[in-house]
Amino acid sequence: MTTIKDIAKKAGVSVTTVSRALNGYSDVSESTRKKIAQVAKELNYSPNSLARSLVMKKSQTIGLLVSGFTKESVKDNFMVEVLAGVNEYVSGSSYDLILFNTNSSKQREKTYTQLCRERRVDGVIIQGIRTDDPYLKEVVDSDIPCVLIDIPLESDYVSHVTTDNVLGAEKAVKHLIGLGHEKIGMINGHEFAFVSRERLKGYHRALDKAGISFNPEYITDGEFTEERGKESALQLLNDHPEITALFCASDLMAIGAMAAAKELNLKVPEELSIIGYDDILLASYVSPTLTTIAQNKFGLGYEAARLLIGLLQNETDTHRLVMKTELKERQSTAEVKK
Amino acid sequence: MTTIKDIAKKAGVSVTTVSRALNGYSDVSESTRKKIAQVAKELNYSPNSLARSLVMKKSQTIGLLVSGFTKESVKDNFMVEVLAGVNEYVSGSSYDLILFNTNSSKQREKTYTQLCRERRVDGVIIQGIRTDDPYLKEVVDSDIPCVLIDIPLESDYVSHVTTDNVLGAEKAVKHLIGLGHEKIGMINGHEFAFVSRERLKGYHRALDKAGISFNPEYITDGEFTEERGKESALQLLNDHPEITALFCASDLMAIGAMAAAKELNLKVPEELSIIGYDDILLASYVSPTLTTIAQNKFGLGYEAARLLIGLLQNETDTHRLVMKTELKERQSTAEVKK
DNA sequence: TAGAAAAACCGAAACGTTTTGGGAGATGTC
DNA sequence: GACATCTCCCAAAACGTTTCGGTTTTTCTA
Repeated sequence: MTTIKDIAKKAGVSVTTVSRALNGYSDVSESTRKKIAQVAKELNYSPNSLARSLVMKKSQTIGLLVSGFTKESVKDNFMVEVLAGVNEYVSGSSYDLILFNTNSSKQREKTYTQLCRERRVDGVIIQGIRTDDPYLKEVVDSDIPCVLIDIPLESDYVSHVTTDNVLGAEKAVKHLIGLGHEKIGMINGHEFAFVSRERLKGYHRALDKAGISFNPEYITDGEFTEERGKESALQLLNDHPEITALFCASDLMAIGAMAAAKELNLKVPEELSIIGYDDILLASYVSPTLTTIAQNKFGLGYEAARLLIGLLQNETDTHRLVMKTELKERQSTAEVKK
Repeated sequence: MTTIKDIAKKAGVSVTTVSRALNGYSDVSESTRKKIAQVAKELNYSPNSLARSLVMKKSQTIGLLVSGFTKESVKDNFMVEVLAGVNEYVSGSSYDLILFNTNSSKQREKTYTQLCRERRVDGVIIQGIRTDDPYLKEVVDSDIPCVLIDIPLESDYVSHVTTDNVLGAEKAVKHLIGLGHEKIGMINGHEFAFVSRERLKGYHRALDKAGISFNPEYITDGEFTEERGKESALQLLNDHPEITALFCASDLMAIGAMAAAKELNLKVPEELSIIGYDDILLASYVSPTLTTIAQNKFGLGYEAARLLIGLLQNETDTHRLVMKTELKERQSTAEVKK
């Protein structure tokens, strides 16, 4: 593998000059620059980014920490779209993406910070991490620039991008209320997700504004999975047959709820309205199609990458970005039957 | 950031000894090893992998080259599942994954080999590349160990994993023939995909074995997209109303074909049987659900990673792995109506 | 034409590791 | 007690860059 030294020798100049020529510095004459460029091409030279990073103390690498990117997670294409967005922005920059995964299937004994520091990543994007994940603490305490997706923390080194989950949830519930529903159940995720807390707030707010009283028994957790969503829905609908609509904090759980409705012989949307959250691919394909609150998942990833790289290059110092959500009316919600 | 030198100083030994202690060499006494380990912990030391890679000439990094990982590709979760499989195996190894992307949206002027050589990746996994992609030539000529997914090339440095596409396609068409179909159209991908050529062979073989003559007009290309699949189906069914079954070389095109059938008021499966290929997530969710040839996409990625890492560590010298496919009978195929 | 300024170049140190080729001291062998 | 053999340790070179602080050469100025 040819190095800068080989070029220097062949071109009859010093390595300093080669380096400066290749990097476009001004203190090298046009003629030697040409010569050096030509020799470099002849020798099929590729710079060694490892050596460069070592001395520059910049690796031009950003780490992507996704939690639980497994076989199962494919169904929930949320993470995948975020990843696509990150990838899209990063590919237009001079950075490369390195994938860390914290699915503890194998005994990955290294901590988050160790991972990042060993590889000397310039920054990190984190997605899908729970608030009780020990890694999260590390992030906040570390001095590695970091952008969190859907976890609203902020500090010198920590930024985040998210959507307005309170408003999103409020829109969803308001939509149901607008259709005449008053007994509205909610299948939330779990207590260790910021979005869950926020969406619960939105649920509250919508009820408040409509003057509907809050019944804590109408709230249950579905762990963001289809399976648990179904179970939760069964339980909820059995215990409270007066419920006419369900607000689910994720589409996957909503799909689980639809299965539950089928099992209980409840027709959706005639006898039970269901609204989801996320607008995953499946939402348009299940039958009936699922009314939901759409988030721009691709945009979330894209903006996260943009924010991080902006920060790394000192082009910005904003640490927070909130994106819009949108109600997608489909077939799974309808006016309440009197 | 603390280095090996700091540890050496504090522990009162040489850097050599620190290095050898940390790396588990035997020529360092248990007492100094303990001491060094303790100092390392105190100083919160993380080795600098860049420096290590530089001198070892191994980066413990494998490159993942996916072509066209964009917003649109999310629908076709093929790539994503492969990625999940790769990720799964790699995460259990000592390697990390670096994501290269060749979607030329931005003028990524660097060639494939440059990308890999700059980052000094130890090996590469390539997915979704067309046979006419200039990168492919580079791969074969380069001396970077590489595993191709679904492109059956082999050499000292090149290996591949794939499924038996001939047999898979044969199974699909045989299934249709078994249901009494004789006028069977095929919507293939495009000529620059190995899998397309193979699946066409399988189609031929099934017809041959059943003594059905081959009609070249029954073959068309759908570019592996839903949109073009639909158009191709429309054309085919209009030109040849006698066709009673369609074999599509991907599920996405099959879904396009179902839309075409709807538009032509052809009932699936009563008036038109459709069989796909891949078994993507959507296949179980469209209505009617799609009969298809399932490939283990996750396994494809997993095995690719395993093969590559095995080769890198000289633990194997197989260069080829062919996986099984499986017919999934669902609702979109039925006996031909007399 | 002398001196100053600008342009072009270079040597050497630095980045943080691993590894080579020993060397000192302890222990064993006869 | 002399020699061999371990055990434990180390100095220095190497990996391939960038950059600091000069030095030499050329060009400009008066």
